[in-house]
Amino acid sequence: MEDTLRVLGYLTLGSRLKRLGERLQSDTQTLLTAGQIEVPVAQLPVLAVLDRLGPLNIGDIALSLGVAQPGITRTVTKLEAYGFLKSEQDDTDKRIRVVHLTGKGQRMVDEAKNNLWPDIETAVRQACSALEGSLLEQLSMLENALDSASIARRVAVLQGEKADDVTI
Amino acid sequence: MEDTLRVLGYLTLGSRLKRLGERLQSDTQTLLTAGQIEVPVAQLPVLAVLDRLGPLNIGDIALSLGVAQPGITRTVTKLEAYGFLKSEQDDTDKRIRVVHLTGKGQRMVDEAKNNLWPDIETAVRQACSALEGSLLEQLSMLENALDSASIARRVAVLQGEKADDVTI
DNA sequence: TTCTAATATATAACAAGGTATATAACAAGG
DNA sequence: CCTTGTTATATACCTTGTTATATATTAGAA
Repeated sequence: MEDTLRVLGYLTLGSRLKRLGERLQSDTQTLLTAGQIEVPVAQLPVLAVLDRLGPLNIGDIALSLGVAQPGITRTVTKLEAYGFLKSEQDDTDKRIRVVHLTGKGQRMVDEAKNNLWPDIETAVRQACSALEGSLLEQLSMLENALDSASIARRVAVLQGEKADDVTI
Repeated sequence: MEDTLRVLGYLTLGSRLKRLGERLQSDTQTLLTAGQIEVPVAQLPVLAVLDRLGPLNIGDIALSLGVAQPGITRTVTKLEAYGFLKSEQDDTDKRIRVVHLTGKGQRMVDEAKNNLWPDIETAVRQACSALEGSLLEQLSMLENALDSASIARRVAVLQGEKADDVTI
């Protein structure tokens, strides 16, 4: 059975990028959950941007991540409920909600930065390492690489040190 | 303000692919709507696969597009309500729902194949034409290219014949 | 046959993203 | 000061995608 999104090429590139993105995310989610990091993978960029840039208001988080503001409002509210974030009204402009990591949130991010994130980064880089050619060719190769070994599998190998070879 | 998903590179590749895919889709949606094609862009792959492969059951559509079955059930039901698709129970196996394009659906697809789709395909290919290097580099270049001129803009130029140069 | 397992689709519940719009607060000019 | 416009965030609603599970049907074994 043909993979129609591949066959249609540039015409359905948007659908294909979304499909591939979701695949990588769900793969990564497996790792986070296994590593006791109980955050949906789609919410990590918000934690990461606050770790990188320090306290930010809602609009600036949205800008920095390139997504629409209502999505950030929602995600921040959830992360606040988990206890990873806290937000206060700005003193001089009460419209502004300044968001920052809590101690718990910072510890979680530090833990992830030390342990899991480097392996995920390495595994994804590795899966992409053999890619060559046009964007479509590279996407096909990446899809093939993930068919051979998921990111989760690649990370497992990294962590088992053994590097008991993974098809890339 | 930094584009954090770019900075984080392979670590958040999934989020970035989704963001780019959504951007291309919403860009394409503009064109479809302007071209009197009143279908959500996310539903086009279902029409396209039925046009390519002929009548298919729900499970095979899902397989061919690489998405989960319940999504296809929903999309097919919607497209049937619009009158683009029709489905019947299989004679020999009553569990199976065989889906096919209606006359209206086929005409719409033919129309799109003759007019809009080639231009969209060309515009996206063009936006990707200057890409070189690793996947991440290519994604950055593509994002830059879309910043300079959206797919909708590129198609407008194609259709205005004039080719009054577009930054790629 | 008839019970059991497998298969195809539907439904439910949830998550994440989007647009459009409401609300609240601020800013600036008359 | 008081409109009036702008800005920051929140809310409502819709779409699409997911997983888990229900339902209906078929297939196979005892």
